[in-house]
Amino acid sequence: MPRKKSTIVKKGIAKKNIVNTNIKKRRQALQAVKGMRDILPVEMKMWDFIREVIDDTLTPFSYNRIETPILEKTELFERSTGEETDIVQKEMFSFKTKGGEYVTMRPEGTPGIVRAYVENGMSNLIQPVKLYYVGTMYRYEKPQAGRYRQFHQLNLEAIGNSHPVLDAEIIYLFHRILNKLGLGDIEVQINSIGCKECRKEYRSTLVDYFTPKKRQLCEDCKKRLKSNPFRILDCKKEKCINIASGVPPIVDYLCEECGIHFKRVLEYLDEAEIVYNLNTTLMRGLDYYTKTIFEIWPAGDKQSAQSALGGGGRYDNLVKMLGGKETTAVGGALGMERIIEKLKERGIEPKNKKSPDVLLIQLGELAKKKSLKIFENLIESGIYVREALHRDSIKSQLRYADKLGVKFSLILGQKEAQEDMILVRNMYDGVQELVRLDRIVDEIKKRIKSYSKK
RNA sequence: GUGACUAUAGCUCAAUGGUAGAGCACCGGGUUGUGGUCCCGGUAACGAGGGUUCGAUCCCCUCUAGUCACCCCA
Repeated sequence: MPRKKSTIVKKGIAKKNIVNTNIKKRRQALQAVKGMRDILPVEMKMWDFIREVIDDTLTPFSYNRIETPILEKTELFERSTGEETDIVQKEMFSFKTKGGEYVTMRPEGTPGIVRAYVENGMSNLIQPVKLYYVGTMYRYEKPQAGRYRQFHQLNLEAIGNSHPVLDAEIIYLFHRILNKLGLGDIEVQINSIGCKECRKEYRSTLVDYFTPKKRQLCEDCKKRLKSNPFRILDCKKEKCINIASGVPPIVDYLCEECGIHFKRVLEYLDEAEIVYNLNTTLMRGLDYYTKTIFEIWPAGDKQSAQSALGGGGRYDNLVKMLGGKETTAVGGALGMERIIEKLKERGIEPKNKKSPDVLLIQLGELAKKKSLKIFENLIESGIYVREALHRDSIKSQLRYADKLGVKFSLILGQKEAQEDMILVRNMYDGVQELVRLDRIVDEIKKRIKSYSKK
Protein backbone atom coordinates (compact mmCIF):
# COMPACT_ATOMS: atom_id res chain seq x y z
CA MET A 1 0.00 0.00 0.00
CA PRO A 2 2.60 2.64 0.88
CA ARG A 3 4.33 1.91 -2.42
CA LYS A 4 1.21 2.56 -4.35
CA LYS A 5 0.59 5.72 -2.42
CA SER A 6 4.03 7.09 -3.14
CA THR A 7 3.72 6.51 -6.85
CA ILE A 8 0.47 8.39 -6.88
CA VAL A 9 2.11 11.25 -5.04
CA LYS A 10 5.03 11.19 -7.44
CA LYS A 11 2.73 11.23 -10.42
CA GLY A 12 0.95 14.17 -8.90
CA ILE A 13 4.16 16.09 -8.51
CA ALA A 14 5.30 15.22 -12.00
CA LYS A 15 2.04 16.46 -13.44
CA LYS A 16 2.28 19.66 -11.46
CA ASN A 17 5.83 20.25 -12.69
CA ILE A 18 4.80 19.85 -16.30
CA VAL A 19 2.03 22.37 -15.82
CA ASN A 20 4.42 24.75 -14.09
CA THR A 21 6.94 24.38 -16.87
CA ASN A 22 4.36 25.21 -19.48
CA ILE A 23 3.21 28.24 -17.57
CA LYS A 24 6.81 29.32 -17.16
CA LYS A 25 7.52 28.95 -20.84
CA ARG A 26 4.49 30.96 -21.71
CA ARG A 27 5.44 33.59 -19.20
CA GLN A 28 8.94 33.84 -20.57
CA ALA A 29 7.68 34.03 -24.11
CA LEU A 30 5.48 36.94 -23.12
CA GLN A 31 8.12 38.86 -21.19
CA ALA A 32 8.63 42.52 -21.92
CA VAL A 33 10.72 43.16 -25.00
CA LYS A 34 14.46 43.30 -24.31
CA GLY A 35 15.58 46.62 -22.97
CA MET A 36 12.02 47.81 -22.30
CA ARG A 37 10.78 48.14 -18.77
CA ASP A 38 7.67 48.95 -16.82
CA ILE A 39 7.41 52.03 -14.71
CA LEU A 40 5.33 50.92 -11.77
CA PRO A 41 3.19 53.14 -9.56
CA VAL A 42 5.84 53.24 -6.83
CA GLU A 43 8.37 54.67 -9.23
CA MET A 44 5.86 57.03 -10.76
CA LYS A 45 6.10 59.21 -7.67
CA MET A 46 9.71 59.85 -8.61
CA TRP A 47 8.75 60.73 -12.18
CA ASP A 48 6.02 63.09 -11.07
CA PHE A 49 8.47 64.77 -8.74
CA ILE A 50 10.96 65.32 -11.55
CA ARG A 51 8.33 66.52 -13.97
CA GLU A 52 7.13 69.06 -11.48
CA VAL A 53 10.65 70.46 -11.14
CA ILE A 54 11.01 70.52 -14.91
CA ASP A 55 7.74 72.37 -15.46
CA ASP A 56 8.43 74.87 -12.70
CA THR A 57 11.91 75.58 -14.01
CA LEU A 58 11.09 75.96 -17.67
CA THR A 59 7.83 77.86 -17.58
CA PRO A 60 9.32 81.19 -16.45
CA PHE A 61 11.76 80.96 -19.34
CA SER A 62 8.88 80.65 -21.80
CA TYR A 63 9.54 77.08 -22.83
CA ASN A 64 6.30 75.47 -23.97
CA ARG A 65 5.41 71.82 -24.07
CA ILE A 66 5.17 70.04 -27.39
CA GLU A 67 4.60 66.44 -28.42
CA THR A 68 5.44 64.87 -31.71
CA PRO A 69 4.94 61.28 -32.90
CA ILE A 70 7.25 58.51 -31.87
CA LEU A 71 7.17 57.20 -35.42
CA GLU A 72 8.78 59.25 -38.15
CA LYS A 73 9.90 58.49 -41.66
CA THR A 74 13.24 56.73 -41.64
CA GLU A 75 14.56 59.27 -44.08
CA LEU A 76 14.12 62.04 -41.53
CA PHE A 77 16.78 60.53 -39.31
CA GLU A 78 19.04 59.52 -42.17
CA ARG A 79 19.04 63.09 -43.42
CA SER A 80 19.35 64.86 -40.07
CA THR A 81 21.02 62.62 -37.50
CA GLY A 82 23.39 61.49 -40.25
CA GLU A 83 23.87 58.37 -42.34
CA GLU A 84 27.34 57.80 -41.00
CA THR A 85 26.40 57.92 -37.35
CA ASP A 86 26.18 54.90 -35.08
CA ILE A 87 22.61 55.76 -34.27
CA VAL A 88 21.44 55.56 -37.85
CA GLN A 89 23.69 52.74 -38.92
CA LYS A 90 22.98 50.24 -36.21
CA GLU A 91 20.71 51.51 -33.46
CA MET A 92 17.38 52.32 -35.06
CA PHE A 93 14.12 50.46 -34.64
CA SER A 94 12.99 50.67 -38.26
CA PHE A 95 10.35 48.80 -40.17
CA LYS A 96 8.15 48.91 -43.19
CA THR A 97 4.47 49.61 -42.68
CA LYS A 98 1.67 47.74 -44.39
CA GLY A 99 1.44 50.65 -46.76
CA GLY A 100 5.08 50.22 -47.73
CA GLU A 101 6.39 53.25 -45.88
CA TYR A 102 9.75 53.03 -44.15
CA VAL A 103 9.41 54.34 -40.63
CA THR A 104 11.57 54.53 -37.51
CA MET A 105 10.85 54.85 -33.82
CA ARG A 106 12.64 58.04 -32.94
CA PRO A 107 16.15 57.45 -31.55
CA GLU A 108 16.32 61.12 -30.57
CA GLY A 109 13.93 64.00 -30.45
CA THR A 110 15.35 66.94 -32.36
CA PRO A 111 14.66 65.85 -35.96
CA GLY A 112 10.97 65.33 -35.21
CA ILE A 113 10.72 68.74 -33.60
CA VAL A 114 12.44 70.49 -36.46
CA ARG A 115 10.18 68.63 -38.87
CA ALA A 116 7.17 69.86 -36.90
CA TYR A 117 8.58 73.40 -36.87
CA VAL A 118 8.85 73.43 -40.65
CA GLU A 119 5.61 71.57 -41.31
CA ASN A 120 3.50 73.78 -39.04
CA GLY A 121 4.99 77.05 -40.19
CA MET A 122 6.33 77.87 -36.77
CA SER A 123 8.69 80.39 -38.31
CA ASN A 124 5.67 82.72 -38.23
CA LEU A 125 5.50 82.59 -34.45
CA ILE A 126 7.50 84.87 -32.19
CA GLN A 127 11.11 83.73 -32.46
CA PRO A 128 12.81 81.92 -30.94
CA VAL A 129 10.27 79.18 -30.52
CA LYS A 130 11.17 77.57 -27.24
CA LEU A 131 9.94 74.03 -26.82
CA TYR A 132 10.31 71.21 -24.34
CA TYR A 133 9.06 67.67 -24.03
CA VAL A 134 9.64 64.50 -22.07
CA GLY A 135 9.26 61.51 -24.30
CA THR A 136 10.35 58.01 -25.10
CA MET A 137 13.27 57.35 -27.41
CA TYR A 138 14.30 54.04 -28.92
CA ARG A 139 17.74 52.72 -29.65
CA TYR A 140 18.66 49.17 -30.48
CA GLU A 141 21.64 48.83 -28.18
CA LYS A 142 22.64 46.19 -25.71
CA PRO A 143 21.01 47.22 -22.45
CA GLN A 144 23.21 47.88 -19.45
CA ALA A 145 23.45 50.20 -16.47
CA GLY A 146 21.35 53.29 -17.14
CA ARG A 147 20.83 52.28 -20.73
CA TYR A 148 17.61 50.91 -22.11
CA ARG A 149 16.20 50.38 -25.55
CA GLN A 150 13.24 52.48 -24.61
CA PHE A 151 14.22 55.44 -22.52
CA HIS A 152 12.96 58.90 -21.73
CA GLN A 153 14.57 62.21 -22.47
CA LEU A 154 13.80 65.72 -21.48
CA ASN A 155 14.50 67.80 -24.58
CA LEU A 156 14.81 71.55 -24.87
CA GLU A 157 14.88 73.35 -28.19
CA ALA A 158 15.14 77.06 -28.95
CA ILE A 159 14.60 77.53 -32.66
CA GLY A 160 14.90 80.71 -34.63
CA ASN A 161 17.58 82.78 -32.96
CA SER A 162 21.35 82.64 -32.97
CA HIS A 163 22.08 84.59 -29.82
CA PRO A 164 24.77 82.90 -27.71
CA VAL A 165 22.75 83.53 -24.58
CA LEU A 166 20.40 80.79 -25.74
CA ASP A 167 23.22 78.25 -25.81
CA ALA A 168 24.09 79.22 -22.26
CA GLU A 169 20.44 79.23 -21.25
CA ILE A 170 19.94 75.60 -22.16
CA ILE A 171 22.96 74.56 -20.15
CA TYR A 172 21.86 76.81 -17.33
CA LEU A 173 18.38 75.31 -17.29
CA PHE A 174 19.70 71.76 -17.21
CA HIS A 175 21.97 72.75 -14.40
CA ARG A 176 19.10 74.36 -12.55
CA ILE A 177 16.82 71.37 -12.92
CA LEU A 178 19.51 69.00 -11.67
CA ASN A 179 20.34 71.38 -8.88
CA LYS A 180 16.75 71.57 -7.72
CA LEU A 181 16.59 67.80 -7.74
CA GLY A 182 19.65 67.64 -5.53
CA LEU A 183 22.08 66.62 -8.26
CA GLY A 184 23.96 69.88 -8.52
CA ASP A 185 27.42 68.37 -8.59
CA ILE A 186 27.89 68.02 -12.30
CA GLU A 187 30.62 68.74 -14.79
CA VAL A 188 29.69 70.63 -17.89
CA GLN A 189 31.93 69.61 -20.76
CA ILE A 190 31.89 72.18 -23.50
CA ASN A 191 33.47 72.71 -26.88
CA SER A 192 32.80 74.44 -30.14
CA ILE A 193 33.02 72.68 -33.46
CA GLY A 194 32.41 75.85 -35.45
CA CYS A 195 30.48 76.23 -38.64
CA LYS A 196 30.90 74.45 -41.97
CA GLU A 197 33.71 76.75 -42.98
CA CYS A 198 35.74 76.29 -39.81
CA ARG A 199 35.28 72.58 -39.99
CA LYS A 200 36.36 72.35 -43.58
CA GLU A 201 39.71 73.80 -42.68
CA TYR A 202 40.06 71.80 -39.49
CA ARG A 203 39.09 68.64 -41.27
CA SER A 204 41.92 68.94 -43.76
CA THR A 205 44.29 69.69 -40.91
CA LEU A 206 43.19 66.48 -39.23
CA VAL A 207 43.51 64.41 -42.37
CA ASP A 208 46.97 65.82 -43.03
CA TYR A 209 47.96 65.06 -39.45
CA PHE A 210 46.57 61.55 -39.14
CA THR A 211 47.21 60.14 -42.61
CA PRO A 212 50.96 59.54 -42.08
CA LYS A 213 50.11 57.93 -38.71
CA LYS A 214 47.23 55.90 -40.04
CA ARG A 215 48.81 52.53 -39.31
CA GLN A 216 49.04 53.30 -35.60
CA LEU A 217 45.35 54.08 -35.25
CA CYS A 218 42.74 51.57 -34.14
CA GLU A 219 40.54 49.88 -36.72
CA ASP A 220 37.59 52.16 -36.06
CA CYS A 221 39.69 55.26 -36.38
CA LYS A 222 41.16 54.12 -39.67
CA LYS A 223 37.62 54.16 -41.00
CA ARG A 224 36.89 57.42 -39.26
CA LEU A 225 39.81 59.07 -41.01
CA LYS A 226 37.79 58.85 -44.16
CA SER A 227 34.22 59.12 -42.94
CA ASN A 228 34.47 61.47 -39.97
CA PRO A 229 38.00 62.37 -38.86
CA PHE A 230 36.64 64.52 -36.03
CA ARG A 231 35.61 61.45 -34.15
CA ILE A 232 39.20 60.22 -33.90
CA LEU A 233 39.62 62.97 -31.31
CA ASP A 234 37.25 61.41 -28.85
CA CYS A 235 38.27 57.80 -29.44
CA LYS A 236 38.71 56.14 -26.06
CA LYS A 237 41.60 53.89 -27.12
CA GLU A 238 44.85 54.81 -25.49
CA LYS A 239 46.98 54.71 -28.63
CA CYS A 240 44.56 56.97 -30.44
CA ILE A 241 44.44 59.37 -27.50
CA ASN A 242 48.22 59.57 -27.54
CA ILE A 243 48.39 60.28 -31.23
CA ALA A 244 45.53 62.76 -31.06
CA SER A 245 47.17 64.67 -28.22
CA GLY A 246 49.47 66.31 -30.74
CA VAL A 247 46.62 67.84 -32.72
CA PRO A 248 45.94 71.54 -32.25
CA PRO A 249 42.46 72.09 -30.75
CA ILE A 250 39.57 72.97 -33.02
CA VAL A 251 39.03 76.17 -31.08
CA ASP A 252 42.17 77.53 -32.77
CA TYR A 253 40.54 77.01 -36.14
CA LEU A 254 37.26 78.77 -35.50
CA CYS A 255 36.36 81.62 -37.85
CA GLU A 256 35.90 85.04 -36.32
CA GLU A 257 32.15 84.73 -35.93
CA CYS A 258 32.26 81.27 -34.38
CA GLY A 259 35.09 82.31 -32.10
CA ILE A 260 33.19 85.31 -30.79
CA HIS A 261 30.02 83.27 -30.39
CA PHE A 262 31.81 80.67 -28.32
CA LYS A 263 33.54 83.24 -26.18
CA ARG A 264 30.24 84.86 -25.39
CA VAL A 265 28.62 81.56 -24.48
CA LEU A 266 31.40 80.97 -21.99
CA GLU A 267 30.99 84.46 -20.61
CA TYR A 268 27.32 83.88 -19.97
CA LEU A 269 28.11 80.62 -18.23
CA ASP A 270 30.67 82.42 -16.07
CA GLU A 271 28.06 84.99 -15.23
CA ALA A 272 25.58 82.26 -14.28
CA GLU A 273 28.31 80.73 -12.10
CA ILE A 274 28.25 77.46 -13.93
CA VAL A 275 31.51 75.63 -13.76
CA TYR A 276 32.49 74.15 -17.08
CA ASN A 277 35.40 72.31 -18.52
CA LEU A 278 36.60 73.41 -21.92
CA ASN A 279 37.02 69.98 -23.43
CA THR A 280 38.64 70.34 -26.83
CA THR A 281 38.30 66.67 -27.67
CA LEU A 282 34.57 66.62 -27.06
CA MET A 283 32.70 65.63 -30.19
CA ARG A 284 29.14 64.56 -30.81
CA GLY A 285 27.61 61.52 -32.36
CA LEU A 286 25.13 63.45 -34.46
CA ASP A 287 25.92 65.19 -37.70
CA TYR A 288 23.84 68.32 -37.47
CA TYR A 289 25.68 70.13 -34.71
CA THR A 290 27.43 73.45 -35.27
CA LYS A 291 29.31 75.78 -32.95
CA THR A 292 28.56 75.01 -29.29
CA ILE A 293 28.37 71.41 -28.15
CA PHE A 294 28.17 70.18 -24.58
CA GLU A 295 27.70 67.17 -22.39
CA ILE A 296 26.72 66.99 -18.75
CA TRP A 297 28.59 64.50 -16.67
CA PRO A 298 28.08 63.62 -13.04
CA ALA A 299 31.01 65.08 -11.12
CA GLY A 300 33.79 62.89 -9.84
CA ASP A 301 32.51 59.80 -11.57
CA LYS A 302 35.25 57.73 -13.13
CA GLN A 303 32.93 56.63 -15.88
CA SER A 304 31.46 60.08 -16.28
CA ALA A 305 31.50 59.98 -20.03
CA GLN A 306 29.59 56.70 -20.22
CA SER A 307 26.92 57.78 -17.82
CA ALA A 308 26.41 61.26 -19.23
CA LEU A 309 23.28 62.80 -17.87
CA GLY A 310 22.75 64.84 -20.94
CA GLY A 311 24.12 66.67 -23.93
CA GLY A 312 23.29 68.92 -26.78
CA GLY A 313 24.41 71.83 -28.85
CA ARG A 314 23.64 74.29 -31.59
CA TYR A 315 22.27 73.13 -34.90
CA ASP A 316 22.20 76.11 -37.21
CA ASN A 317 21.78 74.17 -40.45
CA LEU A 318 19.19 71.56 -39.55
CA VAL A 319 16.03 73.53 -40.26
CA LYS A 320 17.23 74.33 -43.75
CA MET A 321 18.38 70.76 -44.26
CA LEU A 322 14.84 69.62 -43.57
CA GLY A 323 13.28 72.01 -46.03
CA GLY A 324 12.80 75.13 -43.94
CA LYS A 325 14.23 78.59 -44.25
CA GLU A 326 17.73 79.35 -43.05
CA THR A 327 17.08 79.14 -39.29
CA THR A 328 19.47 78.88 -36.38
CA ALA A 329 18.66 76.79 -33.34
CA VAL A 330 20.07 75.24 -30.19
CA GLY A 331 18.91 72.38 -28.00
CA GLY A 332 19.78 69.60 -25.65
CA ALA A 333 18.56 66.58 -23.78
CA LEU A 334 18.72 65.02 -20.34
CA GLY A 335 18.32 61.29 -19.83
CA MET A 336 15.46 60.74 -17.41
CA GLU A 337 16.41 57.21 -16.39
CA ARG A 338 19.91 58.37 -15.61
CA ILE A 339 18.60 61.15 -13.45
CA ILE A 340 16.44 58.69 -11.57
CA GLU A 341 19.37 56.35 -11.16
CA LYS A 342 21.44 59.14 -9.66
CA LEU A 343 18.61 60.18 -7.36
CA LYS A 344 18.31 56.63 -6.09
CA GLU A 345 22.07 56.40 -5.66
CA ARG A 346 21.98 59.48 -3.47
CA GLY A 347 18.96 58.26 -1.57
CA ILE A 348 16.96 61.27 -2.67
CA GLU A 349 13.24 60.56 -2.53
CA PRO A 350 10.24 62.60 -3.47
CA LYS A 351 8.09 63.81 -0.64
CA ASN A 352 5.49 61.26 0.22
CA LYS A 353 2.09 62.06 -1.05
CA LYS A 354 -0.45 62.93 1.57
CA SER A 355 -2.43 60.01 2.94
CA PRO A 356 -6.18 60.09 2.52
CA ASP A 357 -8.07 61.53 5.50
CA VAL A 358 -10.92 59.07 5.60
CA LEU A 359 -11.73 55.46 4.81
CA LEU A 360 -15.32 54.42 4.37
CA ILE A 361 -15.92 51.03 5.95
CA GLN A 362 -19.09 49.04 5.43
CA LEU A 363 -20.45 45.87 7.01
CA GLY A 364 -23.17 43.78 5.50
CA GLU A 365 -25.02 43.90 2.22
CA LEU A 366 -27.33 46.80 2.99
CA ALA A 367 -24.46 48.96 4.19
CA LYS A 368 -22.35 48.09 1.15
CA LYS A 369 -25.11 49.17 -1.18
CA LYS A 370 -25.83 52.37 0.71
CA SER A 371 -22.17 53.24 0.96
CA LEU A 372 -21.83 53.83 -2.78
CA LYS A 373 -24.00 56.91 -2.57
CA ILE A 374 -22.39 58.07 0.64
CA PHE A 375 -18.96 57.67 -0.91
CA GLU A 376 -19.95 59.77 -3.88
CA ASN A 377 -21.30 62.45 -1.58
CA LEU A 378 -18.02 62.55 0.36
CA ILE A 379 -15.95 62.87 -2.80
CA GLU A 380 -18.19 65.62 -4.15
CA SER A 381 -17.79 67.50 -0.90
CA GLY A 382 -14.05 67.56 -1.43
CA ILE A 383 -13.15 65.10 1.29
CA TYR A 384 -10.02 63.05 0.64
CA VAL A 385 -11.64 59.66 1.06
CA ARG A 386 -11.03 56.04 0.01
CA GLU A 387 -13.28 52.99 -0.03
CA ALA A 388 -12.80 49.29 0.67
CA LEU A 389 -15.85 47.87 -1.04
CA HIS A 390 -14.02 44.69 -2.05
CA ARG A 391 -13.50 43.78 1.59
CA ASP A 392 -16.11 42.38 3.92
CA SER A 393 -14.77 41.90 7.44
CA ILE A 394 -14.27 44.90 9.65
CA LYS A 395 -10.90 43.60 10.66
CA SER A 396 -9.51 43.59 7.19
CA GLN A 397 -11.01 47.01 6.49
CA LEU A 398 -9.51 48.55 9.60
CA ARG A 399 -6.16 47.02 8.77
CA TYR A 400 -6.47 48.63 5.39
CA ALA A 401 -7.35 51.94 7.03
CA ASP A 402 -4.16 51.64 8.96
CA LYS A 403 -2.06 50.91 5.91
CA LEU A 404 -3.53 53.93 4.18
CA GLY A 405 -2.74 56.04 7.22
CA VAL A 406 -6.14 57.71 7.39
CA LYS A 407 -7.16 59.95 10.26
CA PHE A 408 -10.73 58.69 10.47
CA SER A 409 -12.67 55.60 9.58
CA LEU A 410 -16.35 55.91 8.84
CA ILE A 411 -18.03 52.70 9.84
CA LEU A 412 -21.39 51.93 8.33
CA GLY A 413 -22.71 48.74 9.85
CA GLN A 414 -26.02 46.95 9.44
CA LYS A 415 -27.48 48.82 12.39
CA GLU A 416 -26.23 52.24 11.30
CA ALA A 417 -27.44 51.71 7.76
CA GLN A 418 -30.94 51.05 9.02
CA GLU A 419 -30.96 54.07 11.29
CA ASP A 420 -29.29 56.47 8.85
CA MET A 421 -26.38 56.94 11.21
CA ILE A 422 -22.66 56.38 10.79
CA LEU A 423 -19.82 55.76 13.21
CA VAL A 424 -16.83 58.07 13.08
CA ARG A 425 -13.71 56.48 14.47
CA ASN A 426 -10.65 58.53 15.27
CA MET A 427 -7.76 56.30 14.28
CA TYR A 428 -5.33 58.01 16.57
CA ASP A 429 -7.10 57.57 19.93
CA GLY A 430 -9.80 55.09 18.96
CA VAL A 431 -12.65 57.34 20.12
CA GLN A 432 -15.86 56.71 18.22
CA GLU A 433 -18.93 58.85 17.83
CA LEU A 434 -22.24 58.14 16.20
CA VAL A 435 -23.21 60.83 13.70
CA ARG A 436 -26.34 61.39 11.64
CA LEU A 437 -25.76 60.47 8.05
CA ASP A 438 -27.08 63.75 6.65
CA ARG A 439 -24.61 65.66 8.83
CA ILE A 440 -21.58 63.54 8.00
CA VAL A 441 -19.83 65.92 5.62
CA ASP A 442 -19.76 68.81 8.06
CA GLU A 443 -18.86 66.60 10.98
CA ILE A 444 -15.96 65.07 9.13
CA LYS A 445 -14.67 68.38 7.86
CA LYS A 446 -14.78 69.79 11.37
CA ARG A 447 -12.86 66.84 12.76
CA ILE A 448 -10.21 66.84 10.07
CA LYS A 449 -9.60 70.50 10.80
CA SER A 450 -9.11 70.04 14.51
CA TYR A 451 -7.19 66.79 13.97
CA SER A 452 -4.43 68.57 12.07
CA LYS A 453 -4.07 71.02 14.93
CA LYS A 454 -2.90 68.26 17.23
C1' G B 1 28.18 43.60 -32.39
C1' U B 2 32.42 41.50 -28.66
C1' G B 3 33.66 39.72 -23.70
C1' A B 4 32.70 38.36 -18.37
C1' C B 5 29.37 36.95 -14.59
C1' U B 6 24.58 35.41 -12.70
C1' A B 7 19.74 32.56 -12.78
C1' U B 8 15.80 29.36 -6.00
C1' A B 9 8.44 32.36 -3.94
C1' G B 10 6.19 39.22 -5.79
C1' C B 11 11.00 41.17 -3.22
C1' U B 12 15.76 40.07 -0.29
C1' C B 13 18.35 35.80 0.71
C1' A B 14 19.37 30.35 2.63
C1' A B 15 20.20 24.96 2.39
C1' U B 16 21.00 20.26 -0.27
C1' G B 17 23.83 14.75 -5.54
C1' G B 18 17.97 11.75 -2.72
C1' U B 19 13.07 17.70 -5.46
C1' A B 20 13.65 23.04 -0.90
C1' G B 21 13.47 27.05 4.19
C1' A B 22 13.38 32.12 6.33
C1' G B 23 12.39 37.44 6.51
C1' C B 24 9.47 41.17 4.08
C1' A B 25 5.02 41.62 1.13
C1' C B 26 0.09 39.62 0.09
C1' C B 27 -4.61 37.04 1.84
C1' G B 28 -7.29 35.09 6.07
C1' G B 29 -8.16 34.01 11.34
C1' G B 30 -7.43 34.96 16.99
C1' U B 31 -15.56 33.66 18.73
C1' U B 32 -21.22 37.30 17.52
C1' G B 33 -19.20 44.49 14.29
C1' U B 34 -12.98 47.29 15.74
C1' G B 35 -6.80 48.66 13.18
C1' G B 36 -1.59 49.65 14.25
C1' U B 37 2.13 45.72 18.24
C1' C B 38 1.43 40.33 19.05
C1' C B 39 0.00 35.13 17.91
C1' C B 40 -1.73 31.40 14.29
C1' G B 41 -2.72 29.80 9.35
C1' G B 42 -2.63 30.22 3.89
C1' U B 43 -0.91 31.41 -1.31
C1' A B 44 3.70 31.12 -3.72
C1' A B 45 9.98 29.23 -6.36
C1' C B 46 14.69 25.56 -8.22
C1' G B 47 14.63 30.02 -16.19
C1' A B 48 14.29 26.21 -20.64
C1' G B 49 16.31 21.91 -23.23
C1' G B 50 19.82 18.03 -23.32
C1' G B 51 23.87 15.06 -21.03
C1' U B 52 26.60 12.45 -16.75
C1' U B 53 24.21 9.55 -12.63
C1' C B 54 20.29 4.46 -9.72
C1' G B 55 18.80 9.60 -8.85
C1' A B 56 20.31 16.53 -10.49
C1' U B 57 17.91 22.49 -8.07
C1' C B 58 23.23 21.25 -7.18
C1' C B 59 28.21 18.59 -12.01
C1' C B 60 28.80 19.36 -17.77
C1' C B 61 26.89 21.44 -22.58
C1' U B 62 23.36 24.47 -25.37
C1' C B 63 19.57 28.09 -25.40
C1' U B 64 17.00 32.11 -23.09
C1' A B 65 16.89 36.09 -19.81
C1' G B 66 19.28 39.43 -16.58
C1' U B 67 23.62 42.11 -14.82
C1' C B 68 28.34 44.37 -15.85
C1' A B 69 32.27 46.00 -19.13
C1' C B 70 33.87 47.40 -24.30
C1' C B 71 31.64 50.30 -28.34
C1' C B 72 28.47 54.36 -28.46
C1' C B 73 25.47 57.49 -26.37
C1' A B 74 20.98 60.20 -22.77
